[in-house]
Amino acid sequence: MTFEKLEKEKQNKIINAACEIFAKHGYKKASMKDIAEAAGISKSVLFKYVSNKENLYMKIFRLASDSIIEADEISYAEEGSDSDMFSLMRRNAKTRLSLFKEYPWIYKFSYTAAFDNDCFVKEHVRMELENYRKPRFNTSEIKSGHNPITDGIDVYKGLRADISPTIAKQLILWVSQGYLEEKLFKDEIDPDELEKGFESWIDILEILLKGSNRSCDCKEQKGW
Amino acid sequence: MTFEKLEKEKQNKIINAACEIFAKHGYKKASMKDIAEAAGISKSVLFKYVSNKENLYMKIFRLASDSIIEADEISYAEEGSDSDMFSLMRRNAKTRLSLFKEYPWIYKFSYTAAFDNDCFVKEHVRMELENYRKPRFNTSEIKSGHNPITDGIDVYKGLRADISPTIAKQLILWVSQGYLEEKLFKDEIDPDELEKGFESWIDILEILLKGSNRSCDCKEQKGW
DNA sequence: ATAGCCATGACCGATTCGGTCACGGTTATT
DNA sequence: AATAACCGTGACCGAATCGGTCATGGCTAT
Repeated sequence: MTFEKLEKEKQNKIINAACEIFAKHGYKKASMKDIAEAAGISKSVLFKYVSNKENLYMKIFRLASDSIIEADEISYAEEGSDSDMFSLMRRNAKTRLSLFKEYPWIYKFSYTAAFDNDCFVKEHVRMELENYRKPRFNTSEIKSGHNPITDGIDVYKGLRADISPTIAKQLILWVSQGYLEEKLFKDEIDPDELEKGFESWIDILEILLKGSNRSCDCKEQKGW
Repeated sequence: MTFEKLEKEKQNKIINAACEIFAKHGYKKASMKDIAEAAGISKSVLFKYVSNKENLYMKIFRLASDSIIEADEISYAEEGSDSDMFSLMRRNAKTRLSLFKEYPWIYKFSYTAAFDNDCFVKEHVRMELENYRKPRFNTSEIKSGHNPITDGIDVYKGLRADISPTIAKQLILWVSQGYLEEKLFKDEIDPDELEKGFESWIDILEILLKGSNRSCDCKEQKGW
C-alpha cells in the first residue's frame, strides 16, 4: 500500500523515474503519467503508493538533499585522514559516485529544484531548507565563519601558490558536473568505466592544481 | 505579417523567449503561451508571425546552429593569427561571448535540441543536420582526417607536456559551460562583468595548461 | 469456494494545448 | 472627413492532457 513498504528495488525504480522526469521538465510540466511510464508501472498504482504529486515531489526532494548532505558529510568528516584538499576531493568523489550509481539523476534534480519557478516548489523547498535542513549547522558556527564541513581541512595544503582554493573548488565542481552530466544521457552506464573515467579526471585535476613543493617530477604524457 | 519583416529588436525578443522556453522544457512541454508571455506579446500575434509551433522551433534551431557554427568558424579561420590553442581559445571566447550576449539561451537550446526525445525534433533535427549542415565539410575532407576548423592550428604548441590536447579542450569546454550556465539564472547580466569574469577564467586555464615552450611539429598526431 | 490483495485500463471533471477569429484602435492615403 | 489597410488583443474552438479515482479481473491464501 504505502511507498515505504515496497521492496527496495521497486522504490528505487520510482525514485529514479521521478528524479529524471522532475529534473528534465520541472515540477509543473512533469506529469505523473510520464513518471509512471519511466518507472515501468501504471499511473493508477503510482498514485496508490504516493497519494499525490506534491507528496511525491517532497519525498524525492527530502531524499535527494538528505543523501547529498550525508554523502558530503561522510567524506568530509572522516577522522584521521589526510587534511589536504586533494585527499578530501578523492574521498568525496567516491561517495558522490556511489550515490550517482544508485540515483543517477539525483544531483540534476537537486540542482533544478533550487531554481524551479513553480510556487509550490518555491514555498515548500524554501520552508524545508530553512526549518529543517539548517539546524545541522547552527547559527553560531555560521556567524563565526566556521563550517563543520570545511573546518577539518587545510585548503592551502598542497595547492599551487598561484591558484586560490576558491578557484580550485570551482574547477573541481565544474569538472565533476561536466563529467557526470555527460553520462546522464548515455542509455546504459558501465560502473567500472564510470569510476575509472572519474578517477583519471581527478588525477588530471591533481596534476594541474598541485603545488610545486610536492611533485615536481614532470610526468610524461599519459595514455590519453 | 511575417517574422522576417519585424524590427530586429522584436525579433530578438521572440528568439530569446523561444530559446529559453524550449531549452528549459523541451519541444513538447514548451507551450506557445509561455513563449508569448516571455516575449511580452500576445499568443495570437505570435502565431501571426511564425504560423505554428513546428516552424518556430525549426526557425530557432536553424538560427542557433548557424550562429554557433559561424561564430566558431570566424574565430578559427582568422588568417595571420597565432596558431596555438590558447590564442585560438581567446579568439573563440570572444565570439562565443558576443553571441551569448545577444542570445543568452542559444547554447543551452542547441544542447537540449540534440537530446530532445520528441519524434518531430528527432526526425527534423537529424534530417537538417545530415542534409543541410554537413556540406560545409565535404566528405573528402572528413575522410582524409582534415578538418577546416582545426587544420590551421597546432594543438600541441604551448601546451604542457603531461596534458593531451583532448583533455585540455574538454577542460576548456566544461569551464566555459559552467561559467555561462551560472549566468543564465541571474536576473540581469552586466556585460562588462560577464566579459571580465570570463577572461579571468581563461587566464586561469592558461596558467594551468601552459607548458614550457617546446617546438612541436608532430603532424602525424591529429584530432582533438 | 471465497475472501483479500493488487495492478490495470477506462474514466472523471478541469485545465491546457495549438491555433483561429471577430473586433477595436491606429495610421496612411485619399 | 472618410476610408482603407494594418496590427494587436481577448475570447474562443475542439482536442489533448492534466491530477486523481474506481470498477474490474487475475492471483493467492485460506
